[in-house]
Amino acid sequence: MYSIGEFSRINRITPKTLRHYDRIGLLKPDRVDDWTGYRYYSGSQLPRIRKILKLKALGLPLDEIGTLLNENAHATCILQQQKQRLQQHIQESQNRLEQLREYLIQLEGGQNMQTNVTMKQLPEVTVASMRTVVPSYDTYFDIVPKMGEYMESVGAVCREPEYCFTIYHDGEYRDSDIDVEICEAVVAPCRESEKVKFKTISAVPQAACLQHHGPYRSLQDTYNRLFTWIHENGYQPADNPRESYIHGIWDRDDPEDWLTEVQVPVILK
Amino acid sequence: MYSIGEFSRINRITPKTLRHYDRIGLLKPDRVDDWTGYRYYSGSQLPRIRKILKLKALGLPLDEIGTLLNENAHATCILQQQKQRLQQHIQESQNRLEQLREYLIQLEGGQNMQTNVTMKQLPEVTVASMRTVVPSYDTYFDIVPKMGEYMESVGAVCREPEYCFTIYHDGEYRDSDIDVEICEAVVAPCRESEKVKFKTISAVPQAACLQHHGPYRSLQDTYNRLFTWIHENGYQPADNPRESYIHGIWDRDDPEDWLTEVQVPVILK
DNA sequence: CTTGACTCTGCCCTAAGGGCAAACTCTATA
DNA sequence: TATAGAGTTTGCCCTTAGGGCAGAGTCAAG
Repeated sequence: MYSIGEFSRINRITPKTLRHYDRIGLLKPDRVDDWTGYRYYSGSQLPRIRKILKLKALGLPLDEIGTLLNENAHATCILQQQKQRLQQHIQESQNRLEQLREYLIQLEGGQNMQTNVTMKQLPEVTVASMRTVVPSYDTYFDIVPKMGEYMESVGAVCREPEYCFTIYHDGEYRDSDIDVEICEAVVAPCRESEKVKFKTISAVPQAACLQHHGPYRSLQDTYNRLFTWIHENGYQPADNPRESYIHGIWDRDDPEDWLTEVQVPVILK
Repeated sequence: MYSIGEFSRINRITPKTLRHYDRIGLLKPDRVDDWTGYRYYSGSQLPRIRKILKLKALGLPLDEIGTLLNENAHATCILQQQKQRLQQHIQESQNRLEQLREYLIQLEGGQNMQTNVTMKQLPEVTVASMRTVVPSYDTYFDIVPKMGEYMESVGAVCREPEYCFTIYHDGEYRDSDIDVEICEAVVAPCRESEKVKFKTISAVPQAACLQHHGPYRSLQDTYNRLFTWIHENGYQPADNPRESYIHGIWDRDDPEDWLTEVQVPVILK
């Protein structure tokens, strides 16, 4: 029988952590003195705490460690999931690092890329629209091409040049379960289905537009430059931005060749 | 002037986030209605919120974004720091991934590596000891070789075979600012300095020992196997574990060649 | 018996907001 | 002009994995 301090030294964890594991039911002391409340751990609990520490070192959250230890069946399943999470983390950090490098170069270079903002009138268009809820922006960009395929199967004829854009529908912006409407311009309305509706989007008299080259990862930068331009040139955003997908995974393999136009309806300040 | 909802839609962030930034002083609304408390944002605030979002996408914490925006001087400094953090994150995740792969292979293979635990008596030794506080385990392993150099300069003669181990001194285990004592066996006591003391460590009648091959990253596994063995063989840990560094960065370049022995004093249960 | 080391519970804190509730305000329509 | 519905406010509790501290109780050695 070890006191909490002994057990903590043997395993190189703090007593506070052991109390925490007791509270959440991850590792209950073998015996708790009824009168004093002192916790006593037994040697037979060493394998369990060791396994906990091992899994913790792999980055698993404590609740998953708990389920993994209690029902050993899903072990590999949970571990595979953790593998994917780790790979995602690495990917995300590498993306950020890449962005950061570009940003530092941009800061040093001093001269910001020229921003070729164009003012346009967005004409009234008839669009096939699919409204859907995507769990996050990552999957959102996976759905765009599917939308194209679906509409082709319905028989909608796309207008030239290809024109596809998105409207965001949540009253408030949200990070998850985003309600988006994907619109593709068509020549004429067509048979509607449950998923695809046809509607007419009214014209926008003035929109500041900026093209974004490359993968969507750095779309934020384009927004930044466009908003800065809008502000510096005496305009003011008047409505939700639209993203118009000109080239993407559906027609270009190399992400560097993708082309997107961000369009922000504006009015003079 | 935009209401919070408009401003949130334009910038694709939630109103809650804007309120949060107001509270922490990162982005105060241009005007707050005295009577209703409604927040109103102006177009001139777009560049700031855009920059905030950009930096947030790079993974910077909000307080650092604040200082970076307020005193532009340290910009590159903070960003370089963030770069290092990101690289650390990547490194850590890759380590975990590697550990996870090994763990999965071990699970599938079913047969766990044979654990060659040996029982030893740890003799009484005279050691040169340096007691120091290291901020974390990562830097701890950087200090071990320095200790060797220092002691050499003092003129302490190491015993053959080289024998260096560590004792952890905090009453309770802690994750940061760890009070460790690094001991190196010597032939005889020698001139003491402020940093290096000589003392005699009493013998341990029985210790279960397991050698660990390779980098320290997976030292946990060796502890796990050793404790499991101890439990399965009817022993019980009786004192703090020691780590004895047999081969390391000071004499082997390839981490795969490093050799460490974990020693746990035990008694029969 | 005292003293110092150890342990207990409880409370507040972390970062960046999310979720919900109750109350209030704004705007468009009937 | 009245009202409904949408928008906004504050406030409270919640998230991870414990850290820090205070006050009180307990254990073991001299």
